[in-house]
Order: sequence, then structure tokens, then C-alpha cells
Amino acid sequence: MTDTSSTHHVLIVEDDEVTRARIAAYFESENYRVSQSEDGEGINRLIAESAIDVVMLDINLPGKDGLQLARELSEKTDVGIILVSARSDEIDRIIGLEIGADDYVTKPFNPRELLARVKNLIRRKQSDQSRHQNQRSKSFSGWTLDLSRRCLSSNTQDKLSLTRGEFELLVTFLEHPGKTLHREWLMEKVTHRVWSPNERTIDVLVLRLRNKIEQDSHAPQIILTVHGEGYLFASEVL
Amino acid sequence: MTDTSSTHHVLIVEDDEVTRARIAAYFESENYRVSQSEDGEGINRLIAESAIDVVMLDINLPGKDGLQLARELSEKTDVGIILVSARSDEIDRIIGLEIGADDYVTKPFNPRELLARVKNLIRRKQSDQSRHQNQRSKSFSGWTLDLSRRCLSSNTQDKLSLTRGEFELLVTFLEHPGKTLHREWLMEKVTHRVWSPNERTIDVLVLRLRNKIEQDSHAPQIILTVHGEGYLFASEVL
DNA sequence: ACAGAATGTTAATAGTTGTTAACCAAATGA
DNA sequence: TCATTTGGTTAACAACTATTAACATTCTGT
Repeated sequence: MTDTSSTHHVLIVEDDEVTRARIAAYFESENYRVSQSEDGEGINRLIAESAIDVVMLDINLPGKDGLQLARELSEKTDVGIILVSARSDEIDRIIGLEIGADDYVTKPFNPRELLARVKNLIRRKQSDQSRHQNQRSKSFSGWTLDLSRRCLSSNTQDKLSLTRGEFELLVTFLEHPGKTLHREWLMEKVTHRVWSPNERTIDVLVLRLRNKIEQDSHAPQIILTVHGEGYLFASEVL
Repeated sequence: MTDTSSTHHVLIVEDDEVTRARIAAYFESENYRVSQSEDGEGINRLIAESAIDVVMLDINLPGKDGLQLARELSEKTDVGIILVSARSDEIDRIIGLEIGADDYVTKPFNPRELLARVKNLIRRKQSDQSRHQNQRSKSFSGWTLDLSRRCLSSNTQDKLSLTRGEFELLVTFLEHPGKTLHREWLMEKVTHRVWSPNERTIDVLVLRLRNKIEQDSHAPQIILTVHGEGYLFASEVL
């Protein structure tokens, strides 16, 4: 299966254009897919939609508070966050605030150091992920998904088989419970294609999955719709 | 299992054409079957489809990340992976080996060294395999396959004989449980021919095997279909 | 060369996935 | 508030992919 994103995708949020371009060029030369933003504007959306692995976030942004942004991101997404700050005392404050960032760097920094931290973070995230994947099964609201047999079982009902698409979608939800997942992102994860506006592929897949797992698929309890955003897996996963 | 040809099949993934041609020529002179790719594009597919023994994978590929590629390969296939890196960066080394690569070479390297490592890896893989093969039998979901007598027995039912094709197919599945095997690949392993689209040979063989080993061949539990991909042996093998 | 078995091929059937469009619900703005 | 717009749901269908029975061919042992 050819992945859209075999390259890791990083986002640089930094208001100083020179610094930004320098970091971007460095990461591009290391074969990263690089996105940039000069302020925090719109990065929520960008991250939710385009499978970004790590954000390098400058704290001192014009207008927006970088810390607030970091908090939002760590609440709403599973993206890796590396905070960049000009002052080391500020970093102390951040650590105290337990904001959800995964790592931090103080200016001035060596691009190599930043790269090393990014690599390290990606590796940490991936080994978390593969620990997830190595589980035999996952349970949620009465159902148990058998990952090796690709089927669902429940205590109340019979075993249920899932189609490939339904299985992939459900696995994706189970890996990110409690986060709103956008169509763009789901499309990339499930079908390895990019989503184009007005496409209903994901909606139909959600419909079919709901018909199988929801008690009343017209009043879904497990996979919720977030209007204008995407879908949200609302059950606890064990 | 005897390969199509007595020669081993290696894949060189390297963007520098001169280096690639040099390595290729060297391996060809040593009677290897050599495939080449200048970027990671499509090698997933190539490996899934054409019985490659070892991939030599340059980490610094244009556009694609060799490490990510290595991870995908080691998750989805049982191919041997040797990473080639321009830098002796310790991080790369650690990540590489953690990610599922089998060996590691730094540039500049002597082709003889690379050859030695490839030979070594093939030997390791073969001794793993022959440990497999030296087993008298393999068991899975109630069945025991007697490898020397080429027959199946179970506690509940009578002994069952398998045809050559069914036996080869089953052995192939038993050697790669939990991996989705493509028709192309199965075709090469089982019948030693190449698969052409719309051919149903493998499907029919799977059908016949299912009829013998599945409780309900219309709702298979052991050999699963992965729509658009291939077949997957879903039982645990001991 | 023959019988019988194994294997390969074909085509009708069944199932999965993607697309469309009609319909319904939520947000928006006079 | 109601009309309008935007976004979500869903059935129906089209395109694609897998299953399977029946038949054709090849292989094997005598």
C-alpha cells in the first residue's frame, strides 16, 4: 500500500521570516515535508486536516499566545509539539504549567539539535503507536474488536464481520478516541487518498460502520458527528 | 521453500544513479537477481508482489523518508532490510534497528562489505526458515499439518490429504501468518509463475483450501480476504 | 495410452466500495 | 423569527473485486 505520507510532515510556526526559512530549508534538505505559518492563524485547521507529525511552535507570536495554542493542540489533536522560546525562564514556566508539549528548545538553537529532537519525538510517537498496534484486541462500549481476526464480537450479540474499509476506519477511530477527526485526515489514513471537498466517501463509511455498531444508528452514541469539523469517537477504549 | 530461481533476489533503493549501477553490477556479477529503484516510490508494491529477499535501502531518499519506508516494510512484509546511510549518526542507527531493519551500513562502503552483509542476512533468514521447516508439523486452530507426510490431521475429524498446490499454499500462509499476502506474491511462491491481472488461480486454490480447513467456508475464520489487497492467514501458528 | 486426479480457465453470481443526488438538520443573517 | 445557506445523512446505483461452480486442460502412475 503506497502511503501518501511516507515522508514525515513538520509544521514550523515562527514569526521571524529569516529564522523560519532557515529551519524550513534545513528540514527540507533532510527530506521532510515542511509547512510554515508566520502566526498561529489557521494552524488548528491545518493540523487537523493534513497529517502533520510535529509542530515546532514559537511561543512569542504576534497576536496569539503560543502557550494557549499549544494547550489547544494537545487537547484536540495527537500532534507532537516542540515549543521554541527566546528566554529560558519562560521555559521554566511552561514546564510548570504542564501544557501538553512534548519537548522544548531555547533560542538560539542549532538546527541539528532541533532536528534531533524532532526525530526523537517522531520515534517516541511511533513506538507508542506500535504498542497500540501490537495489542490483540480493543474494547469499547460492549464491543471487542479482534485486530488479528478483523472481526467484532460482543457479549450480547453474535460475531460480526467488518469489510476492509470499515475495519480500517474503526481502527483509526480506536487509535484516536476523544479527538475530532476531520474527513481529510480520515481519508488519508483509511483509503490513502486525498479528500476533495464534497466527497462523501468517509460519510458513507461512517454510516455503514454505525449501522453495525450503534444501537440506534439515527442517534449515534459511539461515533458522533461534529458539525463542520468531522467525526469523534466518543467511547472509552480499553 | 525453493525459490523460483536458485539465485536470490535483491532490491537496491538508491537515488544516486552511479552508486546504484555500481552496486547492481557487482551483485549481478555475483549471480544475484537485481531490481532497482531510484526513490521509494512503488517499492511497497514491488516487494509485496515479487518475492524479494533483501532490500538495500538508502535512508536519504529524495521526497521519501527511508526510515518510514523501512518501518512500513517490516510491518507489512517479511523482507530482509539493510539500511544504507551517509552519516554515522547514532540516532539513525538506533532508530533504524528499532524500526525493524536487520542490518546497517554507512557510506562510503565497500561493495564487498555490503555483499557480505546481504549474504549474512540471507543466511540468517534461511536458518530461521529452516528451523520452521525442520519442524515436523505446524498447528493452527485445531489443525496440525504434517510437513513430511503433507497431510492434515485434527482431533475432531479424520486425516485429510492435500494436493500439492493446497499444501504449498498452506505452507506459504503458515510461514507468514498475520501478513496480507498479495496474489502476485502467492503466485510466485506457490506456482512459480507470474500473476497476470484477472487471473483467478490463487482465488480458486484458496477456495479449495478453505473448503478443507474452514468450518464454514462461506464465513472463513482462518484465511481471510482483504478486499483489494490479497489474503491474510489470521490464526496463530505454533 | 488410459483413468483418475490435480490444476487452470471461464463466466455467472455475490459482495464491497465509491459516487451521486435527494433529503434533512444545523448554523447564519437579515 | 424565518429564510437562506451550509453541511450531514442516506438510499440507490455504478464500478470494481472476490467467490464459486462447471468445464477444460495437464499431469501422474500404471
